[in-house]
Amino acid sequence: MIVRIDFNSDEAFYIQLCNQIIFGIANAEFREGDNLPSVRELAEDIGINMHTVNKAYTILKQEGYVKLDRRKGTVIAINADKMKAIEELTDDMKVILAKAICKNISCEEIHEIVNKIFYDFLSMDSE
Amino acid sequence: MIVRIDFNSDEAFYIQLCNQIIFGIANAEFREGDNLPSVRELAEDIGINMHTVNKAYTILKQEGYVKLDRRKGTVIAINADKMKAIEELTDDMKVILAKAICKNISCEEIHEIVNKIFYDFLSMDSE
DNA sequence: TTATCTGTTATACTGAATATATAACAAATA
DNA sequence: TATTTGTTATATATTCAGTATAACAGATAA
Repeated sequence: MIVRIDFNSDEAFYIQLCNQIIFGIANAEFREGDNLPSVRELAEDIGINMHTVNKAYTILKQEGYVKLDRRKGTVIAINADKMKAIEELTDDMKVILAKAICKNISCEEIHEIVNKIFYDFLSMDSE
Repeated sequence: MIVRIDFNSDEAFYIQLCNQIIFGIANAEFREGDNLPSVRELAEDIGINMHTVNKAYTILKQEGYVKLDRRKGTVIAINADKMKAIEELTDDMKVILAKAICKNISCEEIHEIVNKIFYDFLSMDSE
């Protein structure tokens, strides 16, 4: 998987990194048990500091996307605490749906967008 | 409308303030033309600095939720650039849906959550 | 055993963002 | 005229983001 950092983005590098790896898991470029590059290797590849990569990995671990395997390094391991995931999803969703309502976007339009994003992620699954 | 700041949150005060005002517009506590408290008054009320409130108002203005009325101060005024709103919504939605897919939340479950949030916002409309 | 690789931790530094404080300005209002 | 509006200018303290160098323990491969 190719990870790219947008150095002009206002989003922190470690957040960009977390999100891209989460995208990679969602579209099955990364699967359970796959190992991520080492913090030093990935840092070298994308041109950022080792500690910034380490910070991203630490957050992914805390949030249940990866775990440490002493033999393989950092590997994909989903801890699907669905209750907690739904709570966080709902909180995040409230903010963006409030914005959508303000901007006169309908419930039906939201559903269409959700369907399209879901389809895009899952259709990459089989490639 | 009662605005509260969570001083223990890791979210910046000005972000909390923006989101709460957006919530207020979404559930029709604030309507087109209503005026917000002055930056000094609101700052005094919720116990934060005037410039932090001003920062929130400035962002709300840039993002098309309020405008300046020299007679009434800052008033609710939605600039519904729907194209732009949908683009931003889609970007934000991708991140949270990727997380949802990782945590085995189904497309149907997402739709249910969207419906519930929409219903909650719009049912406050008539109160 | 030795050398290397893994994540991790400690320390230190720079720059940017956040939040506060005091002060002043022009335009509008009472 | 005095007050209120948003706005702008400084200044300061704190935290966050990112980098840099270094070291550590556990696992692995020579």
